[in-house]
Amino acid sequence: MSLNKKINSNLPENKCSVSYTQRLIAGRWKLVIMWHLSQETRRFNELQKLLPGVSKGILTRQLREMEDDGLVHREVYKEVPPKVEYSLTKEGQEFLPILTSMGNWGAKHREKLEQKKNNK
Amino acid sequence: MSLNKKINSNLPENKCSVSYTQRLIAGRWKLVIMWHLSQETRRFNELQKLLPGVSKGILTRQLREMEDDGLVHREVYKEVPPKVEYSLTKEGQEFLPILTSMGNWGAKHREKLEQKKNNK
DNA sequence: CCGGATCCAATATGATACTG
DNA sequence: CAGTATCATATTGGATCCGG
Repeated sequence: MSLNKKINSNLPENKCSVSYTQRLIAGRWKLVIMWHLSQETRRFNELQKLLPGVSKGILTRQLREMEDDGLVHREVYKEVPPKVEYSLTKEGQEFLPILTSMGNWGAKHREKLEQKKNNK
Repeated sequence: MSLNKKINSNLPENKCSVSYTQRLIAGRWKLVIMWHLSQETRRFNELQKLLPGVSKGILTRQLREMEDDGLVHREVYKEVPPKVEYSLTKEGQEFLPILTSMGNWGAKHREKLEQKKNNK
């Protein structure tokens, strides 16, 4: 099948690109952040409320890393009190189909996989 | 666009499934292992050679986790010396398109993203 | 050959207090 | 409001030694 041929044809390059992509999204909250930014721009406080259990420090750090990695744009409004809005860059947006695929795959296999697990 | 509608329509379920999927593939070597199993069954020693830098202990652990998670099948041949072959389960195989997408996304954006990084 | 068990180092995450 | 700084904790990866 042509999919397999395609996978096969550029195996080593793709392997590295896969690892690269994996590193970019490795953080505990990054994919969920991307998810919440997929529909609309969000302020820092909004994100914190949407992500129960994350602390300010770690949320800040993951957002900074995503910004440094070019996935997220950070817009600072010089007001008092401060207002900062986060959104996805073009690159970030182009990752969304993969996010959707991961969600679909997980939804499809979760039940079956957890059954296997419990039968051990 | 229908893609956005689809993303929007089942946001919370998908979010959880995304996190679930993320946990399954979170290990340092798991995606690369899947990659090397995508074309053919591999023996333990083969995998170790294909993954420079991984130690036996950690390779064993990641393979066990993937087996427990239903991604990888482990076939033990009762011979002396022992022979163990690893392959992808059906669920693992169905993840391959996502792996390919991640590779393609990384290959497409890597250069651009790293330029952004260096301009900081 | 294929691991299990153990211990240690590195990294990631979380809680808390403080600040422009 | 949106952070920074610091310390504590949890998770992960790696090295080493031992066993069927």
